[in-house]
Amino acid sequence: MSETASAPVRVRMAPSPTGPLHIGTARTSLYNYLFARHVGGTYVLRIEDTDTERSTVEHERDIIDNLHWLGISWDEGPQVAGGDDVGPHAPYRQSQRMDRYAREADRLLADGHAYHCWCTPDELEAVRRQQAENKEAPRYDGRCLRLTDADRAQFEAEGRQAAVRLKVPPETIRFDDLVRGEVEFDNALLGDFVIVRANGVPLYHFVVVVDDEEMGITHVIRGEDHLSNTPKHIALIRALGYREPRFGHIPLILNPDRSKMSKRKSQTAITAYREQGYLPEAMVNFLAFLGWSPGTEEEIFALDELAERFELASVHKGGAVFDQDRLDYLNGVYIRNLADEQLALRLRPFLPEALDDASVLRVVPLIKERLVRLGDAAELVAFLVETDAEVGSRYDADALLPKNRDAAETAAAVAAARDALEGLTEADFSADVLESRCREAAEVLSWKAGDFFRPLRLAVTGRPVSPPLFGSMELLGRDRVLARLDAALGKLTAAGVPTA
RNA sequence: GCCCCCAUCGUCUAGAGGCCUAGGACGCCACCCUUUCAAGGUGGAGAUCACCGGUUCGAAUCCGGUUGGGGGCGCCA
Repeated sequence: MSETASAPVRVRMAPSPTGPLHIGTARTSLYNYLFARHVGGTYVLRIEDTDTERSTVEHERDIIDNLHWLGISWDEGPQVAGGDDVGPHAPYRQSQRMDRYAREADRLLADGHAYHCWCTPDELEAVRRQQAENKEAPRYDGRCLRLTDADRAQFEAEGRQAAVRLKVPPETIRFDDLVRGEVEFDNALLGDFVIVRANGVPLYHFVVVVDDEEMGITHVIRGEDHLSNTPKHIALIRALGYREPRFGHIPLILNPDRSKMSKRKSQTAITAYREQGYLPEAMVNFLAFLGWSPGTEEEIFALDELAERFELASVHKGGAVFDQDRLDYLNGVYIRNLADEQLALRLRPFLPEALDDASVLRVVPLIKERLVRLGDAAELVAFLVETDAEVGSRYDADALLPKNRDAAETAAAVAAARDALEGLTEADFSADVLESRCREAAEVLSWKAGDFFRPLRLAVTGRPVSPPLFGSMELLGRDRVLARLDAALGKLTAAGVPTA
C-alpha cells in the first residue's frame, strides 16, 4: 500500500467527552498514533463536544489524562483538560468552532445543497412508524423540500424553529478504504439527513467533515461502526466542495458474545483498568494486537517498536474479542520485566500508607512474580500491616492442621519452630537462617517440610496462600513472628483440650 | 426490513496458489521444579481453514453462491 503519499500525512482522533475514555476509542487513538508516527505525520486531538447535554469537562479530563497515561501524545490540540489549545488550527474543541459550522451551513443553504425542515419529532416518528409498517427503509421522505413559500411563512409565524437537512444526491458512492479496499454505497437509499438541529447546534456528521477539511486531515482512521456513515460524509464533502481524505475503517473490539464492546457487557473504561493496576505498556501492547499483528511470532512490543512496525494495510477486517485472560498474562509479563525499584515506585499508590517505602522495596522480590495487576499487591502484603490480632482472627485452630495431624501434634510442631527461632537475634532473622532452622526442626520431629510450614504460614500471615514464608518472616521481624506463633499455639492448645 | 462489512483452534493470530499432514500465543489438561500460591520448564488435547460450487496440475489462500456473525439506517457521537 502506498501510505507514503507525497502530501504530508495529518490524522486526528476525535473523542466525544460524553463518557470516560473507552477501550475502543483508546485503540482507535492508538492506531492513529502509530500510523502518524510510522509515516512521520502530524497527529491532532479534537474534542467533539457538540452534544452539550452529555459532554462534560470531567470526561474530557478523563480522556486526555488516560491518553497521556497510555503514552499517546499529539502534536496539535488541547494538552490539558480545559487548557489552552496548541496548534495552527485552534480552537480544537468543537463547542468553540460554532461560527465556522454556521458559515458552512449558510453556504450550503445558499447553494441549494441544503434546506430547512420544520418537521417535529412527533411527525418524524409517525413517518418512521409508517415506513416500518410498510417494510420500507426508515428515511426522511423529503416533505419539507416540497413546501410552498406560504407553508414556510406559516411555520415561521407559528414560531417553529427549522433544522437544516442536506439534499443528498441519488448517486453511487465509491471509495477505496485503507483497510477494506473498494466499498460501494447507493446514496439514493440514504435520505436527506439533518446537519443542524432546530436549536442551531450542528450535528456530528456535518462538523466532522467541516473540521477535517479545515484541519487538513488527510487520513480518517476510525472504527468500523462509521463505515456506513462514510457515504454521508462524502456527500457532504462534495456539496461543500472539499477535497476527499482517505478513509480507513478498523475492526471493532467485541464483547465475548461478539457484539460491539459495550459498557453493559464488558468493562470499557480505560480508567477502570488503570485503577486495578494494569500497566499502560501492557494495555498498549494488548490493544495494538487486537486487529493487527506484525506478521512475526514476537508479541512483546513497546510503543515505539509498535510505531516502527505498524502498517495500516495489515490491519484485519474482522472484529476481535477483548480477551481479559490475555491482557492479564501480558500485564504479568510487563510487571515481571520491571526492575524492582521501578515496580516499587509503581506499586506505591496501591499499597497502604502504613507500609514505608523501604519495606515496599524489600517486599517486591517476594511478590513480583505473583502479581497479575498492581492492585493485587495489597492483599499479598496485608500481613505486614495487619496487627497480630487481625492476623489471628483470620483463621481457627482447625485450619492449622495438616492432613492426618491432630491439634497436639501440630502444637508440638509450632512450638518446635518457635523454640528454633526464639534463640535468633533480630540480626540473624534472615530468610536463609529461618529456613534452615525450621527444616532442622521438622526433621527432628520427622515431619515433611511442607506439612511443617503450613501452620507456620497461616500463623504468620493469617492466610493459607502467601508470599514465600521465610522472606515474609524476615520482613515481619522476630518479635512479631514469635507473637503470632504464640497466638497460634494458644488456639491449638485450646482446641486440643476437649479432644485430648 | 433495507444497506454495508466480515468469516483459520474457545480467544488473539501466522498464512498473500505448492514451504500447511495449518505455525505461535493466551486459556485448558498432565508431568517436572517446589514451603503455599505463583513464576519457570516439558509434553498434550484443541481448526475436515463456516458450507457448497467453480478456476487451477495444485486452494486456507482466487471467483461465485449459501449460511452464520457484526455494523449502520437519530434534530447521539
